[in-house]
Amino acid sequence: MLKLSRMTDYAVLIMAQLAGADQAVAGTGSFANGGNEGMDTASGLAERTGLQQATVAKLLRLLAQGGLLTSQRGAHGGYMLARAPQDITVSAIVTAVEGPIAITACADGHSGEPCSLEILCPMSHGWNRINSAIRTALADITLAEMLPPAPLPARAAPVMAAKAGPGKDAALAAAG
Amino acid sequence: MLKLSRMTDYAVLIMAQLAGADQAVAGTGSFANGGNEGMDTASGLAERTGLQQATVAKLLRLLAQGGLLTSQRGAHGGYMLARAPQDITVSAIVTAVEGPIAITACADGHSGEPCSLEILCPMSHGWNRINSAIRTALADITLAEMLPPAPLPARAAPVMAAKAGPGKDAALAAAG
DNA sequence: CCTAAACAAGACCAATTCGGTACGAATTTA
DNA sequence: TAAATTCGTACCGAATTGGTCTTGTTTAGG
Ligand code: SF4
Ligand code: SF4
Repeated sequence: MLKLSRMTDYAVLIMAQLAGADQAVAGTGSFANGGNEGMDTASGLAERTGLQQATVAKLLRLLAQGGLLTSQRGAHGGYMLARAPQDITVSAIVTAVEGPIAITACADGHSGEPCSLEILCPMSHGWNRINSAIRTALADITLAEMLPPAPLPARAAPVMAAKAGPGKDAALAAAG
Repeated sequence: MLKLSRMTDYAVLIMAQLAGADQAVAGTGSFANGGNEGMDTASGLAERTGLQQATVAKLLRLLAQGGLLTSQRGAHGGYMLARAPQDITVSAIVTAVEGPIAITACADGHSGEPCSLEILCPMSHGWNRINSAIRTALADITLAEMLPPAPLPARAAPVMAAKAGPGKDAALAAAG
């Protein structure tokens, strides 16, 4: 369906949550950790998004590796945005989680075995056009634009049903 | 990687081949079947693209169901383009093979369980913007634009390595 | 009528990828 | 030292994908 993976969607959601909290703290200043402003822990983010802690942690690590977040280890550690929300493009988030954006094997910088004989394939040029158009679309929207004009409510309801395998539905339980 | 499935890529390649043959026949008129102009069989297409016959057949059926091709059953049957190449968008091909284009579960016309509580998710609007941008990009390029200005050579070399499971590399062998 | 050529439809299977979990190690603060 | 927290990686089950196969159905032609 030409859809991005669920993980990527989660990642953007987490980033949005992070950015929202960032805005919120400017007003309230109330945080779980001892005053480390704009710093969120994986557990806290997990609770606020309704996702599993481990999953959130994995994503956060990935995003930090991509340079989108700065991390602080140890007690009272956590993550915070590396740049202002309006300087973080959706493209950057997607790339951090799923790797370079390439609609076909031939488009983009040939990371991973390109389909052989692409030199003869008449379509590579067309695909490249499409590919860069998509990349532009993704790069044109920043995290700030993904947020609603008003900051998120401090206690957002859990989003995304977990569809947890064996009969468990943690997210719904948390919501109820 | 935000890539479209290999099948989709195959589909476009097949369509291009069909369109190329269409152009070619205007000049040469030489065809394997008994003069059924612009009509190609699955086997013929498979041979010219270097893909497996069964795979090509499946794709052709899919494309026909999507209304992009017309099919003629029985002896001397085959497929031909339903419309002129410049009236077939890449978007149409992608949609025919992978279903509606929806970058997230919430974007697009909610086919298949949308992620619960999307009403509360602050990002649906942003995703919709991106989604329609991508759809526009795909819809802006037609099959005709994917082809090179000159018609394909009648006997194109096989494209796309099959990566056939146990150590076989048919395409490379054919190329060498 | 009979056969061959071709599409139609779906079942089926192996391989990969995806979503999610678990555990141990490193690092920082108290 | 103890607690909190990230880091890294390995792992597993399930879903998806890529590809094959089998069994019709339709048409042309002898
Ligand atoms: S070279 Fe052609 S066939 Fe190969 S991935 Fe690119 S577009 Fe597809
Ligand atoms: S509603 Fe939000 S969390 Fe759910 S799919 Fe859409 S963007 Fe992702």
